[in-house]
Amino acid sequence: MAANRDRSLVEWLGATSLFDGVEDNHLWDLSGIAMVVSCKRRANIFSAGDPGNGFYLVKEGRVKVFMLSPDGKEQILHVIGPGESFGEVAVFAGQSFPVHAVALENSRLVFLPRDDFVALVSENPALALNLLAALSQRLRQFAKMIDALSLKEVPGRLAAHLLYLNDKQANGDDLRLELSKTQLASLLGTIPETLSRILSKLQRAGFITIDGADIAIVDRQRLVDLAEFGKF
Amino acid sequence: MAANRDRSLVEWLGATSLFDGVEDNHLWDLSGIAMVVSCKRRANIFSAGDPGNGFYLVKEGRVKVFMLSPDGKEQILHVIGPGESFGEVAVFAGQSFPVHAVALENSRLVFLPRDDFVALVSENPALALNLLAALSQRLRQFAKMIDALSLKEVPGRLAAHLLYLNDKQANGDDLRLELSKTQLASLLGTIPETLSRILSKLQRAGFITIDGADIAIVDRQRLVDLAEFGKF
DNA sequence: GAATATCTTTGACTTAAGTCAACAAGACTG
DNA sequence: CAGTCTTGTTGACTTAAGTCAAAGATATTC
Repeated sequence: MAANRDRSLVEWLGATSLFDGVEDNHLWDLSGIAMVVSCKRRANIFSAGDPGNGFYLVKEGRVKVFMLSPDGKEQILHVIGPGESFGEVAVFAGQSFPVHAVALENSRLVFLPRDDFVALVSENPALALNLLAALSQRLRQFAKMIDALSLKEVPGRLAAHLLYLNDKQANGDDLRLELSKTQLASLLGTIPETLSRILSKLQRAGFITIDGADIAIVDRQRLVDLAEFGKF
Repeated sequence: MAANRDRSLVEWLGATSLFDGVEDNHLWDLSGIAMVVSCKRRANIFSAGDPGNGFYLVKEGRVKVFMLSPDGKEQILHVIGPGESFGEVAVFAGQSFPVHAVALENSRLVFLPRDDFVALVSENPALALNLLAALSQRLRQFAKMIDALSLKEVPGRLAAHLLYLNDKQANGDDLRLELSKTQLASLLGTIPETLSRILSKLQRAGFITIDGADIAIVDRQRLVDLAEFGKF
């Protein structure tokens, strides 16, 4: 972990959505307080309750952010990929992380320490507005997740996820799961057995075909209805 | 609805947590763009999908913010009381409201139009930091809610809510429900029948005693365990 | 590449919580 | 104060999804 001040980091920061449009001199300041950290697959980045002295951007790899029940079951809140950030909440409220973060792959992260970062935000309203947009975006996602968990059944949540991946990957009617089925179950708020059964059920009912992590949408209309209405 | 610029509004704004610590001249600016709106119990304030041209503070009364499933079931995300704000998300991301808002009581709201407000935020980093804190706080709440919905059963969610009210109201072992039981069910992600049954069950099992909306905690330790572990 | 660990699927069973229906109790309204 | 409307409670029933267990299939790593 070492303070960093090179041109490539500045450029990379400027390309993230969090710092999109931030002026070059402020990007330079940011790179001055940033530290690049490496971590191995499965490495713990922080746990709920840990003091939050800063937040992270993912440079390479992927990180899962999740809650853990006392008996060890996890609910993934989201999966953070390159260019995205996590842990900001502890910077601006509460001082400690409310969630756990673990690397899903060998990753390189950029750490931004709280005090230095807050000082920069205080001098740069454009930066503040970007952050407000990012947190607002995340609130939207969380609201959708609460909606799905309480108002839709597992098949509906799965259908919505498949359509999301299909849209994101823009590859005709095909899509590929980006998480192991166990992790996907945790993201959808269920368990692997249930996910497995519902995937087969969707295949049997002619919504999709499954080949490992590769899925093809066969009947998009019915999948959309399922995602929307939430019931099988 | 009329633009407002009086001393009492300025003082009131300065007393909200959102604008706590904001300098007087900026509070004055805020009051200059604010409009005070009245609305009746059950009045719709906005619906999901409506263009979000600003956000609201509650001056008097209470507002529920909720999601609606296609078949009409609602999930309350939170209940906003005096001094609290809602609808900011649409100001900083997405341009439209992702949720519905309805007045639970006859209320007076302060509306802050987006463009004017963003202009003020751009000139006032302290204001921006307050907003970042508010949104971060809400993300924490939402994360807790996702955790509860996916990892805890209804008795656990109810126990946590009772302890929250008891703590907030600071009245010995007594507490009073602040929502109708139907609305509370919607906040806890369940239905009135289930809530009713579980309240009786908790009473029969000696956790609490119930008298309408007034509840007394009889066995705090077991209630805490239930809230924490999430299972009856 | 054998050995171990992890992930996935399927079956049989249990259970929390939703549905439907009826009724009782409050609470507004005219 | 009667009458309607909304809210709360209880019972009988259904069902989605979790648990437990076992076997098979992939990955990892030494």
